[in-house]
Amino acid sequence: MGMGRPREFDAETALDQAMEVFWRHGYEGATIAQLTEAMGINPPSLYACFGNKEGLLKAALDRYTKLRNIWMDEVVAAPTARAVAERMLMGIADKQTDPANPPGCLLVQGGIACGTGSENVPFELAARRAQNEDQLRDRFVRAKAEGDLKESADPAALARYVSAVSVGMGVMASSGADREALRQVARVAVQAVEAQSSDRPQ
Amino acid sequence: MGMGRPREFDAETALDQAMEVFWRHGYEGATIAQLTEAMGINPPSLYACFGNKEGLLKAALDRYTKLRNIWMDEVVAAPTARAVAERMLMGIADKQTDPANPPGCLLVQGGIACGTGSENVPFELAARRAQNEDQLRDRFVRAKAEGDLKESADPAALARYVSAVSVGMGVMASSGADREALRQVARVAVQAVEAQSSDRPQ
DNA sequence: CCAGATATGTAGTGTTCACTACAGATGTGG
DNA sequence: CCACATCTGTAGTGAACACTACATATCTGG
Repeated sequence: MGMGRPREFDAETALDQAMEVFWRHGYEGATIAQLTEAMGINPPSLYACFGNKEGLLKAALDRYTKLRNIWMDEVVAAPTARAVAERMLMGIADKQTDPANPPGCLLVQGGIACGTGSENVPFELAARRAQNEDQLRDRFVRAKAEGDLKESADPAALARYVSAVSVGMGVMASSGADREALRQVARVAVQAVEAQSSDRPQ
Repeated sequence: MGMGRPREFDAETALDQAMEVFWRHGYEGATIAQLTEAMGINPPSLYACFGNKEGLLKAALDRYTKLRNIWMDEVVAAPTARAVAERMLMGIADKQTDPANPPGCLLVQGGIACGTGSENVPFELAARRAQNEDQLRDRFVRAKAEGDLKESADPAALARYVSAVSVGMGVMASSGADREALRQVARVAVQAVEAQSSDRPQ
């Protein structure tokens, strides 16, 4: 029994193109015709490889979060809670206005509200945003244990806060805010984390 | 020349129902069938009264922002920049988790990314969000003039920041965050405004 | 009571959507 | 070279979509 005809396209390259379409138009706004054209393949190839439209989205999200997690590891490696927040929010300001990508964040642009039949797309995105929040929370728990955050600080609340600001910046970016506007937001936002930081050095 | 048969439904009541459908499913996710059923009318009545689906959305947005502006006037009436931010963000935490409405904010849920043919829906929402940001900025300009905000404070940046946090909270609410989670975010967020506030009393 | 005007309900219209049947192409194992 | 398995391109499929034609109903002004 042979292995069959080999696939003529590279799945990861095709996913990058699909990611861009979902990013720009959202899950429901992206059509199979747009996706297949961007991916350089025909519908049967798409369905053979990814199952259906939602399967394609999940694969694109997997790829997106994989790259993003590498960056988040660098973010939480910053020495203090304040530095973590600053590195994250300033980095997001840059990433969300990177001309190489559509503006904003796929985990927001993908779909906040969806119609009947796509109800779990927003859940899927929210679950992936929650992963980043959890990672931030763990980092802030450590910061508190290290005396970097005040005794009165709530690491979970801080993580939720930074996550919320990130999302808000993503929406702003997608509606035309430029890099400097997002950086302004980031700089202000960091001050709330600073307010929860211990006064003693380091 | 007579006036013709009078309309049998109340336009504002119908708009409230349409608003809820757009709020829950987004512009593209909401179907004419869902809208007409919720409004208790048939398609020809909808088109005669609102033109088309986008006209209906704009009418719903007008009604939404009209109610919201009344509340925003109360918000900016707070005595200090810090109090304005607190009243706004804590109020948003409550409003966005009010069981009488769908979670989140119509100006976000309505549609952040849209497909071909609905490209200006996100712009329409962004323009209305910008109105609130402008109102906040004006208030913060005044706060700085009154010495309530530090000389180093940037009113426009602060307004953008509060607006971004509001949007982020809306997305969180729509993906299941409860009222207390949003209040936590609001309380942290206010501290950044506090950090820009003058130390002298009042 | 009639003419003009506008609203309503029924029942569609054409278009676009996600998805697929099928035939031919291209590989592997024997 | 052949049986088998998988991919590819063409050309659709039924369903759902936004929107509307049309006959009828209900009002005003004269």
